[in-house]
Amino acid sequence: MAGAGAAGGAGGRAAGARYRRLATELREAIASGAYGAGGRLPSEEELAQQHGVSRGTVRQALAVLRANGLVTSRRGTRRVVLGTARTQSFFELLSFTRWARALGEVPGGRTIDISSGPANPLEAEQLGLEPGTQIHRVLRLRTLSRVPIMIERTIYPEHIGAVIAGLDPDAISHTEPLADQGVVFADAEHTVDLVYADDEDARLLGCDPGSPLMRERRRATDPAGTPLEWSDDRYLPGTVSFTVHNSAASTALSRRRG
Amino acid sequence: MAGAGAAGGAGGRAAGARYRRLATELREAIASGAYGAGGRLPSEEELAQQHGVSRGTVRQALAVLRANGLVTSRRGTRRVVLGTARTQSFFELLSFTRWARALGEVPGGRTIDISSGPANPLEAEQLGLEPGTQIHRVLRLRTLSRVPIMIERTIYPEHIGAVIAGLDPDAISHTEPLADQGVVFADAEHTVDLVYADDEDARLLGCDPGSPLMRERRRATDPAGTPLEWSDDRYLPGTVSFTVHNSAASTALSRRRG
DNA sequence: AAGTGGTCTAGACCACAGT
DNA sequence: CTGTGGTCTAGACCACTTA
Repeated sequence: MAGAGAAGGAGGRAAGARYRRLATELREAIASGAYGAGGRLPSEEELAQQHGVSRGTVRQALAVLRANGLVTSRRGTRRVVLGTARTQSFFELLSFTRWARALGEVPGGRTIDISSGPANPLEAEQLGLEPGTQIHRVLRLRTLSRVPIMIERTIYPEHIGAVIAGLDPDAISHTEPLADQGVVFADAEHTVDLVYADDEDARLLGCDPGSPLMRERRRATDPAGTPLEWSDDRYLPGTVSFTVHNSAASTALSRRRG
Repeated sequence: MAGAGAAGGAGGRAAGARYRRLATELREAIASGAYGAGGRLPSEEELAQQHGVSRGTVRQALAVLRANGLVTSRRGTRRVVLGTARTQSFFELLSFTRWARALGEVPGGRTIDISSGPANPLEAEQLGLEPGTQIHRVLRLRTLSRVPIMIERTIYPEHIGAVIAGLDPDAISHTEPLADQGVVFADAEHTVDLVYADDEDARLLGCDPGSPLMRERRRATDPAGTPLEWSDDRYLPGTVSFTVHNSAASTALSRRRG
């Protein structure tokens, strides 16, 4: 047992936790069709022996795949492969640039306006600060292969905004430099709804004022739960959709009025 | 240790797994402000002793709260309360009726059309069946406190549709009778985007043809991964929004083109 | 240096599916 | 009845945060 504990460190040295590497291996095996479409996975016991780990570690790995909707999980029968969908990393959801690259398209961005000043009550609440605290605001037009598809209004607390303000004005990605600076994004909450373009939206996106847009509001926090950014992104119709997988066991989705 | 195993059954007798009950207790404690807003939870060891369970069980319970975005989770420090948001059950996401009741509003529904016939290729794919297989189709207008807000087009495989077809035409809920019949919903995939009302949408919702609607397409499956229903729901603007919480550890959300 | 959560092991019994 | 996943326990060591 003691030796086992050591594996926690020894196994983790190479590339993160053992169960994460195992999850990646299994995901790749599934994607390669090793178990067939709709096929069955080996039992937990078999996987444990094959990979030289305990059943507990196998279960941790499988829990990841289940949360991603890749496999079923029920008592009595082996897990069944549901899909081979490539998993989108958490970071790809935060970074427009990373997302675009994963799509094989060329991300672009033009900074329309960048400023700093005291937070109004609404902004303060989004970032969990006291009204009047200094914040940074960025307004950018985002393009995919040169075509405008989204307008992004983001606010950052002082310490984050300082990094953003120091970037090349033509920098395509703002999120990546932050990560390089050691800023760790841990959680995010996304709310999707429908709004109508105001004059500024319309001018920048090249649509008519009052025309419908898909809005995604997002709040990202660090591991301590401290807000790192708050953003209001508006997409032209037909350019994007959002998909969520959920189950009785893990429900991260909710439907709200208005 | 053997006695411990017995707790798996003994503890579970009352109302499901021990860790689920513990998760519920903790959620209520948080909601009641027992730990304060932004306060810290007791350590895992303390919780284990207080509730007479092992640390592993405490961790399972906390994992549930974390997935719901209620608490943080990081090495070195105690968990911090992020919010007290009432958790929406998985079932509330599937059932318009349950959702409406939870909001304190009066759900209503008028069945516009119900029919059965062979699945076309598209429908067959949604339900994972062979084209030509018999399916059931239901078109319903949904209201909240008498006001129309959504138009719902759902298809069911034969064995499910048979139950639906046998219901009172004025039945408000279709999902609940299914649950009563022993149909178990285990997983769902929701895709949200923006579409324009066709003539039928417009006539039923009382909006203009071509006006924007928020669309949620949903596929629900049983524990074995077999599709139970596929639905295309279209909401009037301003009546609904969807919120997702995700983290680096569990990413069930994805953004897609078009 | 102490405290806390993250990871891993080993073993046990139970609930459920399938034969 | 047998196999498989679900739940729970007990114990260990590590990585990280905080004082």
